[in-house]
Amino acid sequence: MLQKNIAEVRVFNRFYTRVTGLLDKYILHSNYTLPEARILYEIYHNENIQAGDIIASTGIDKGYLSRILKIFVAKKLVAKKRSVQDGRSVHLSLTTQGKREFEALNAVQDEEIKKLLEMLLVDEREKLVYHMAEINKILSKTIS
Amino acid sequence: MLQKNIAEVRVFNRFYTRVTGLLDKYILHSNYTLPEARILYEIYHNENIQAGDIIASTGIDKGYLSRILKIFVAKKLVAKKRSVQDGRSVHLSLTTQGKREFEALNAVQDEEIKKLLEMLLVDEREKLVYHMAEINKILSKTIS
DNA sequence: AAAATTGGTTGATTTTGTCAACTATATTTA
DNA sequence: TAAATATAGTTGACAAAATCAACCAATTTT
Repeated sequence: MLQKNIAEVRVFNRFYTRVTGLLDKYILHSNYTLPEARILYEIYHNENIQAGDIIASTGIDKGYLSRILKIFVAKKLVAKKRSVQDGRSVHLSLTTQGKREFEALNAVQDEEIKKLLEMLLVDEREKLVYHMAEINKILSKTIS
Repeated sequence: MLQKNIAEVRVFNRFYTRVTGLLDKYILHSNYTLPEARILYEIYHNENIQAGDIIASTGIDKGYLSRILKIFVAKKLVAKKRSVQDGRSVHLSLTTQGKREFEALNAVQDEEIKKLLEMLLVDEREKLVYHMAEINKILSKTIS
């Protein structure tokens, strides 16, 4: 039985990887790459976050992150503020323009999912999100 | 309502990306990349499949696929056989060594999912795969 | 048989990710 | 408190992964 469950999970993984892959394509249509979008997401949701925190939550290499942040600062999307308590670290925040950009990016992603959902009947959409929520519940204890 | 559904799907996507990310880590520990593993999978399960079929089922770029196949042929994991009916296309198959490699890789991946499932109660596992299968059913008409 | 299509390959380039060396602060410890 | 060690982030050099468009050769269409 366990063996069968494993196979079923793998079928789903393969399938869902394709779905998210298709959705990710559209982020790439925007001016941001996937890791860039993720970094904006982190800063948007955690005002004054530090680079180290982003590394911890995303697993992105620190050198790579440093470069992306440099680009964002140059584009005036992100502001760096040296910490007063610890002169080595910097606090990151989105500028007004950065927030605007992130929100626009976010809207694009919403739009893509909207297109997907619109291929479904209202009833199917409700079922879809129900099953998703159940999976979250079941698996949440495994990934912590 | 649609707006709420969109948000729910995005919550799931973020969540599940983390789950698969954890699982993928172990493939990367092996000698194969994610797309490579996927390609071996396709050939293993579809003896004499053509490149075009792999493109259709995985969405991998054809140039990229061509290169990976070239490496696999060089490593003697995959054999190419020009089609007699259509001289443009080639039929792909795994060599004995290729099959052995795939099976080993497969075992590692199964093992990882097994670890995950073993954190759950039997009842939860059944529910998990049920919800996954339902999502597959609902979404299958949107992709492809 | 010329034109268009199809299956696959190749070259050029971009994106993504890694590693190690380095600067500057900050903390520990002798 | 000076010297050693650790930490936060930067930079350079590079490798791997992925994409794009031009291309070749066999096949089909007209």
